Amino acid sequence: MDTRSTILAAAEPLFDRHGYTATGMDRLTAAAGLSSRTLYKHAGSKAALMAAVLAEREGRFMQRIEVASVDALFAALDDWVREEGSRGCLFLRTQGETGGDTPEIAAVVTAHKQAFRARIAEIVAAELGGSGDASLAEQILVLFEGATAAAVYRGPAAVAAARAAAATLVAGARR
Amino acid sequence: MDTRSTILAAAEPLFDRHGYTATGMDRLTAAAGLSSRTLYKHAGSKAALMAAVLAEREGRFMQRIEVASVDALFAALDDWVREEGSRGCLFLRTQGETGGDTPEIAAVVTAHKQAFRARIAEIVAAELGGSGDASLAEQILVLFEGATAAAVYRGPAAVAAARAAAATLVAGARR
DNA sequence: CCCAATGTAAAACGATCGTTTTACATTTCA
DNA sequence: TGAAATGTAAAACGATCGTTTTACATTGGG
Repeated sequence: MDTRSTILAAAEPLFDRHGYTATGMDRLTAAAGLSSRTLYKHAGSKAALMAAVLAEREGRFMQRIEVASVDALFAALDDWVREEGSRGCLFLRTQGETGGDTPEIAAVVTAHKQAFRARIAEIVAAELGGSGDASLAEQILVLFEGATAAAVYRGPAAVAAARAAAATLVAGARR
Repeated sequence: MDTRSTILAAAEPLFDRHGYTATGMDRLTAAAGLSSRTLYKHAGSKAALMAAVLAEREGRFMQRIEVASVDALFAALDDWVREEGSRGCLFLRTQGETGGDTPEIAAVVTAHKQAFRARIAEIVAAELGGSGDASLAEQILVLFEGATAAAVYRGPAAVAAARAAAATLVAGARR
């Protein structure tokens, strides 16, 4: 594994579990097994490192939701939550921590949410056929975000509830 | 207004907009117009101050959702978002920032979410009559959390979508 | 065989962190 | 009126923040 991947793999769980601001560079360098100078050479800055972690996470996440149905979308979230735990959306948490004041972070968050929303619209369109239903897509988006957020304190039950609700809404939109 | 209220009123928007960790005590004292010693006398510590802010916020929030129908619940959220803006649930954001490692904060977050969930169960029970529908209540909870989270980047449209979805689910549960 | 270049470790940078202490007004009561 | 007490402002605390610099190995080419 190359240095950059080592850095990102070490940084992601730290940022995820302790937050962006509360995670110091010394903890990041220790986890990566590198000197701070090496880490800065590859990452540029703490904000850039966070942005890179988010970009890598987006790739992994978007791959997970390459599905063809709404039910499969929530099944994928169920898998994600069971494998990675549920501490809420890292993108939104980081955006909240920085107040949107860190351009590199704000940019990757905005890009991710845009791509995420487009992906859901595609899935809904595939499910319903035709041009798709914009308001149903927004409802599915809200259910997905809600499952992610509520899973923090409700666990997988929140995902199950969202999945059932989505099924009802899709069935309603079909007829 | 007494000193404690002054402190909380000054601290809440700072924590809300810049996050818990990124908001320094000097900014808090400056906003409250007090010396750090006075602030510490009344608040105890930064974590205790954050916990007090959350406790006060819970009172305000829970008062807002003293409603008798699911639709009124989302109408209340719509008001909240338009008046206070949408930066996501402060309780979950703070819990995320601290990783659950700050007992005073974790306690107030847990208590709030428990009360919040109970309140939704009551509303659903009032709407449906009888003992209530546990799985519908969980779905409404997820929609509420989802609207709160998605409103960060979708604005009031997320609340509207959640409201419409909730209406569909409630109507389905009625028959 | 030496020199330039590359990569790392670790010390050091000023700044700021949350918190405590010191110093000084003002007030309260005997 | 004088002494104890209260409340505040501001300096100072050690610790840690993100980042840069210094010092030192190791390596590749002329």
